[in-house]
Amino acid sequence: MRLTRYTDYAMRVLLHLAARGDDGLASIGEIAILYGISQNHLMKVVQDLGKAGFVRTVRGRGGGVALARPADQIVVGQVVRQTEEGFQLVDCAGCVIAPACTLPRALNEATAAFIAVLDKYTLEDLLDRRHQMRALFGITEKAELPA
Amino acid sequence: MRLTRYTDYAMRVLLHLAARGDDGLASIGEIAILYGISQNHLMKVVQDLGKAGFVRTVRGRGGGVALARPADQIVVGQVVRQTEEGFQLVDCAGCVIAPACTLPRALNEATAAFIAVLDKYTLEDLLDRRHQMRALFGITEKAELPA
DNA sequence: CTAATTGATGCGTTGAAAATGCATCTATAA
DNA sequence: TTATAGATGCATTTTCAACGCATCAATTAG
Repeated sequence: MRLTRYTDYAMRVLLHLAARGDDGLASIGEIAILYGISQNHLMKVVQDLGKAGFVRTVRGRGGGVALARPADQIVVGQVVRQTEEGFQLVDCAGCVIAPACTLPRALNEATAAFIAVLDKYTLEDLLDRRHQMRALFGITEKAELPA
Repeated sequence: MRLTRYTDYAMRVLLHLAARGDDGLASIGEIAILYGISQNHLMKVVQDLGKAGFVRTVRGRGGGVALARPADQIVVGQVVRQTEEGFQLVDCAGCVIAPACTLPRALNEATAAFIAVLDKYTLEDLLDRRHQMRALFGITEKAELPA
């Protein structure tokens, strides 16, 4: 059982934007380089996130991507639901016992439990090591000047 | 998110054997034809189930497969754990933020919740339509003779 | 108005893993 | 001794995610 990289990348983008905070827009190319992944693929992920309302995208020079809402208002489960299409874990089409089989019911219940856990977390919750993550992203902290 | 057919087939075999009950051994070839699936592939699935102790296999003429224990002692979650290798939903190798990322933790928690649901069910629980399933398998019921 | 930058989109290609086929061996019963 | 049925390793096919590429659209700098 695995999630697609598509979902993985979606979360990476969101985490990056969340850790970044209000430091303006980030470009897709920049994020792709950061993670060492395909810009083309990432483009489609971001586009999807945009249509779903998780991020806002700005075209043209100086454009880029940013969270559409505060990190504490973006629920992980919602993101996964969006990017991981179809949670039908088995394909009953053509199975002779389908009419009498209750396995799908159990699997659906299990899937619901899976998502329910992810619905407990927001991006903000995943940022408890925010400073460390910002450092990994190469985001420099503003120096705390003495008053 | 999907399960492999490998797991799907494993469950189909077990359900068949469970519905069959004590009517002797079933051959892998027979089961493969019943579901219209690859006998070669099914062979490996059954072999795996045998090594894991869910079924007992008998070689040679008149051989076949049967449940190793009563259906109410075979837990669905255990089967899935056996057949679905690796529940690591994402691949963090090479991800720059891995040291600070708590996403895997949330995913592991979600996966645990998933399996926990399947651990509530045994094969017997999935057989509440046992008669209907037996009919779909083409297993004829013994006539209930009046006393 | 033009050029440069950045996202949007459709389509073709690649690659990795699952699924399947095949050949051969082993065990058991008639 | 032969026929049947599982055991096992290796090769092949299939499938789908992942990725590349070409082109268009939007926005800004000059």
